Amino acid sequence: MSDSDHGRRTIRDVAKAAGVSISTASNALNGTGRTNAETREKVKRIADELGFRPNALARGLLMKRSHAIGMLTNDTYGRLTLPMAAGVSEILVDHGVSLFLCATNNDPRLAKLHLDALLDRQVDGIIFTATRIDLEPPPELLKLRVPVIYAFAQGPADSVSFHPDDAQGARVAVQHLQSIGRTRIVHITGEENYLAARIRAHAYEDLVGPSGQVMFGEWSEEWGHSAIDEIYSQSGPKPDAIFCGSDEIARGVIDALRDRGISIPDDVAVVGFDNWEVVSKQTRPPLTTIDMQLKEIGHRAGLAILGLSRQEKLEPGIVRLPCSIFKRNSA
Amino acid sequence: MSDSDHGRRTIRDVAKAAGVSISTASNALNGTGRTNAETREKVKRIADELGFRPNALARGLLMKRSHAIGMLTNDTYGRLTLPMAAGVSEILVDHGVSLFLCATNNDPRLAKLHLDALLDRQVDGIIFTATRIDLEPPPELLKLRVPVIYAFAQGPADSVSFHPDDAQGARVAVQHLQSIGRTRIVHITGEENYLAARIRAHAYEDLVGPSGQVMFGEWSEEWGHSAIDEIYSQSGPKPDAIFCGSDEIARGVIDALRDRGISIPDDVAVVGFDNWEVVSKQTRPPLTTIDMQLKEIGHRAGLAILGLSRQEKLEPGIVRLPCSIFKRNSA
DNA sequence: TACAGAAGCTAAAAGGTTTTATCAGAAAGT
DNA sequence: ACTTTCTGATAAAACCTTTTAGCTTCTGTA
Repeated sequence: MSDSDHGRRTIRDVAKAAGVSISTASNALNGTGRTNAETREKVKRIADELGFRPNALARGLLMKRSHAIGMLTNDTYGRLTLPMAAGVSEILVDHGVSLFLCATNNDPRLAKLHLDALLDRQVDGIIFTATRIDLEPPPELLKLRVPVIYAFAQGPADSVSFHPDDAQGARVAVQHLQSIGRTRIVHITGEENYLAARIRAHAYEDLVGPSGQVMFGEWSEEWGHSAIDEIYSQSGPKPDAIFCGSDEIARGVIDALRDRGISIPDDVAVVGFDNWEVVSKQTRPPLTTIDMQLKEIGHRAGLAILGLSRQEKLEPGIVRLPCSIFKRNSA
Repeated sequence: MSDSDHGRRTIRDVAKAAGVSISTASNALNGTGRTNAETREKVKRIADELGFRPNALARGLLMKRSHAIGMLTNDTYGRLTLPMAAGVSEILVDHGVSLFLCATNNDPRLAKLHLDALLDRQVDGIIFTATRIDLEPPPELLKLRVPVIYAFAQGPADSVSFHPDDAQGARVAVQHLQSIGRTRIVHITGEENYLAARIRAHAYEDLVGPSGQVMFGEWSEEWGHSAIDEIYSQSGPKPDAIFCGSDEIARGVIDALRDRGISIPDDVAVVGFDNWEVVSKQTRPPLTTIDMQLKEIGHRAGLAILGLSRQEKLEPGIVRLPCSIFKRNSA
């Protein structure tokens, strides 16, 4: 109806319609300053009727808090990133904070471009995620004036990181196998140069003692398959349980065992790692596996960056969040 | 050194350091207005030295273009969304546009919350994505003053959508099988109430004629398995090729065929749909499959929203982007 | 000499909000 | 009757940038 019919209504419109000044309108809506209860209600009602919503750009410009954070990831495929991003976003949306997603594709030029764009947008913080916990972040991240949190990635000494508790996850897996009476447990896992693989292997060794056997290889189904071939081509006692470093490896293991007519879980129990449903639900039998609770990592990282952006102090270091076991039928 | 040592340098700082007014600094940096070449270079050099970068909030507030767009998705798991999001982000970052990611988790309350937040942030456009092309978007999307693009999702009649060309993808698959001499091709696919499944089935039927056989079921490996059981428990001629509606189904099919000692691709050739590498690389033999080019869909959607945000007119309708065949060893 | 036109620069407004300082008026205390 | 205190409301500054309109100064032409 009025001249400002297109576009959004501004606080001016509210103030004019309520017959008060802009400052009074602002105070009434935000509960700041001194306002008569009656006018406060009136302003609120009119703002509601007009469908007024404050312009986040103007607000951010003034308050020097944009209520937006950025997430930098090198994972294009999304297996790890999206659950975490969803967790972050889920937590933050209730606090009125939005999430910029930046896929760097492992390209330093792109990373720099994204980082600059985030800073130009005055983000309140940045979450850096990677596809492995021991990947170095881009050096530009180190000396920023905005807080940075590392999720599923390694930060510098004085930073805050959130990782899955790989050691605890491995222990849960092994202890479950022991609790169902298994004594000859073999660990088939991925590349030894992955920190996560080494941590899990150590935790496994601590529990099974010197009788244990760790087989490093690749993060692939094929490796699970050929690892079984290797075990059964040798003489000596055979395992009664296998703890795998990933669901994909577990799938290869299960297929290889079935090919040999070995019954799962009766003859050999199998536990995986990831709870990546497209794999773990589809093995025969369905896979008992360790869930890294990626969404929860996202939650915690989101809360942490929220705290930091409010100047709260956070204890630096690596926070390891517990994994949980998801029992299906393979163990 | 100066009083504004913390925080970012503003255009004020640049102007002062260069001994010119703010307007001249702005004009010099943006190449607008009339500026002496000499002063222009000087301002640029000083801006560079100072590490000046314009505040995107202030700029957006004034120009009424935030150079940010939002992406609304209901897919928490990320299989489809993240490749598309990466495609969008990849295209837009070079145009200085950033991407807000909003995971709605299929919760209307959350969708509304995210949508409001995006509008408050003055986004230049919104991309709506879903996990299936025939999912209705939230009704609030229909009457916005910002442009909306639908990617892998259904929009209203006058909107612009980008879908994979399911019919063409199915044709490529069937024609490949025919070109290697297969004549008895069966189509095993997912739920009939998925539009994509019906489109592909029709395209298949058009090519193979009345001798064809379409088996609808679930989008699972198990269904692929039991479909093969069904085929081989009946009498009559057996297929020499199978076109599957998803890689997961194809995996079940391959496993079931191998269990029966049927050689792939010699006796029966198999083609999948998705090129979801975690599955298609790992089958034995590796799977020949149809790739929906999700990243390309993201590219196109990104470019489209960029155009719309610049007031360019776009032909409404569904743009179907070609799928490609990725040949491995199963066909 | 006078004047048109252009070149180069700048003051000021605009964008939408929050916050500070101020002001008018009423109630309360002396 | 006069000051003090309090309440409720507001004008104006601030945030940082772009853009409009205007102001000098200079060059060239009549």
